[in-house]
Amino acid sequence: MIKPELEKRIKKASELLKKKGLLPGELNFEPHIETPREKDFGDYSTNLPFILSKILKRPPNQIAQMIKDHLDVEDICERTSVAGGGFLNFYLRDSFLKDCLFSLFLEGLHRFMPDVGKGKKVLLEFVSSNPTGPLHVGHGRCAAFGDALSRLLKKTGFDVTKEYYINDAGKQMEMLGESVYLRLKELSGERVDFPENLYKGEYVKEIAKELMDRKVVLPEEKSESIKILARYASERIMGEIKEDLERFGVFFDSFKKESDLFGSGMVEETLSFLQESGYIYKKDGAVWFRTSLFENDEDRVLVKSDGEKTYFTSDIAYHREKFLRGYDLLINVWGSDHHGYVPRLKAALSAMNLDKEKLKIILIQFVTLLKDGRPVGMSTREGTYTTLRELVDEVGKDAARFFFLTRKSDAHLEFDLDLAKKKTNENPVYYVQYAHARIESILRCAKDQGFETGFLEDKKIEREILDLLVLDEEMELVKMIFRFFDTLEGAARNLEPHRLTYYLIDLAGKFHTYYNTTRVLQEDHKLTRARMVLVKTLKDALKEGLGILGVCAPEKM
RNA sequence: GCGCCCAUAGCUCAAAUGGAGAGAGCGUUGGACUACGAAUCCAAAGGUUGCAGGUUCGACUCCUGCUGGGCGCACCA
Repeated sequence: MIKPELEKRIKKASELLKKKGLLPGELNFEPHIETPREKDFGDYSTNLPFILSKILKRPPNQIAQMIKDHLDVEDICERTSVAGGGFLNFYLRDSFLKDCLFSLFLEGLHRFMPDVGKGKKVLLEFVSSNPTGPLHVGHGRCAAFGDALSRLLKKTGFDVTKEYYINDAGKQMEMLGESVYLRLKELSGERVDFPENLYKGEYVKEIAKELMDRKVVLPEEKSESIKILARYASERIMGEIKEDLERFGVFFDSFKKESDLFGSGMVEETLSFLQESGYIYKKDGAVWFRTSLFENDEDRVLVKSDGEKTYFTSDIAYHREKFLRGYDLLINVWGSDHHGYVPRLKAALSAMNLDKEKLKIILIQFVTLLKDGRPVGMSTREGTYTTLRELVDEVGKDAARFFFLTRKSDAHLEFDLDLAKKKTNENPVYYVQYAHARIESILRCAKDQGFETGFLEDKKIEREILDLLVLDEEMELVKMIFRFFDTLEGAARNLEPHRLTYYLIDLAGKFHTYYNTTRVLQEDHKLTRARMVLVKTLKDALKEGLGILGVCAPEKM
């Protein structure tokens, strides 16, 4: 609410300058406002003069001065300055900051959330792990990321649908069925050579055992058995996956099955659509798609010579179907090992005349688990923490989610299990949660010690009381609270939830410092009330921020 | 061989669509609890941002070429 206000004022100044003929009338720009690293450079600043300098071919500091002279910010800024060769810096008035704090306290955070999305409809697809095995830690990172992103976008004006795409068709299902089939044979005493390429995980044995215990009778025909077993196993595994996700705090609005795309004729329809467009040819008994026409990629097979369709084919159908559902933006969160697949899909969209710019693919890099300072094997071996379930059991949902969101997505993540488990100051999750719990504690104490706290609920308090906040630290805190909105805006715009993580650590830190130097509960009850408004608002920001990350804000720890 | 991603303090990482003297946490050293929770705070030390060029008023950020690491290059999904 501060940044937008400054933007408005700058625009007003530029309109004025246009009227006077000092700026070209057709000039259009977004004033880019940032918060300088150095306190001396003001609370906010803009590099607009540098940008205009190129267009107007005049020195930036001249332009800065010109804008400065036409700014009407008397009421909100103590002063403005031109510095660093052309930066325009804004120094906010304490009284304005207190006005803002007061509104925020009265009306709550939600009234001031930046509207980045403007109601845009977004389909956010993430995790989409194949129902052939349990979720592992890598999926956990995708889940934490996707879910946090969905919450972030919802808060900033997007209309978000979370979707999980279930690959329950194709060869892998057959392989899963066969894996169970062989384990069943094993259980009934037969000797089997279990092939390398099948699913060797323990969970397959468990499913087989379950079927054995229930004395399930299979048809004579092996291929029939495999079909039945595949369907049973994948549904069973999908159930487990959903359970794991729910325990991780991740809920989907929609589960889309690959098999339904075949069932509804979407795959066939898409195939003939491509055929009509003429981007398809036959070679060696297979049907090929001219990927190379659109992207720097090789041509790919859509229908194999045995008549089976490839994964690529149903995936094209899936994305076409997504476009037809009428979203403004599609976001796919994929493991980085799928990066080679991106041009292929984009090529398909181009071929179908769909706007590939509407599809954003976010690649999530791998996770390495560290235990005792050494990497833990990521294969499904015994005793290694590879599944998401094991991770959550080990370190808890909050720590896991927070840790996953401490890196930008395109960087590898080292997950230190021992650190995540520590309930000490070394662990950033607790650092932030502790700040929240501490404020709760202050407010509890206030009640216990007979301070008046009703105003926190009924908001019956006068603006004047905030004038008692005179410490520099207090004004710093207020500014920091308002950076919450700037952070959300930047995070949403760039699809980077990790920015919020760092902001929260920062905000918590500023509070802890304040806490150690300044008592909230004072003899002076008016001052106490003013400080309670400050810390209560700060607490709301912490809670809201943690909530977006999917982490609890505990009242006690 | 071709392509994508990464490289920042001893370690793990930030740096806000190219902005002002590159910041945190951990670890190290030294300090702060008879007042709201010490899961906290304060201070110090720690850097040629992998290397070499280029673009720019300005580069960790963009471009080119190297080096090192991860991943991908199926009629698998």
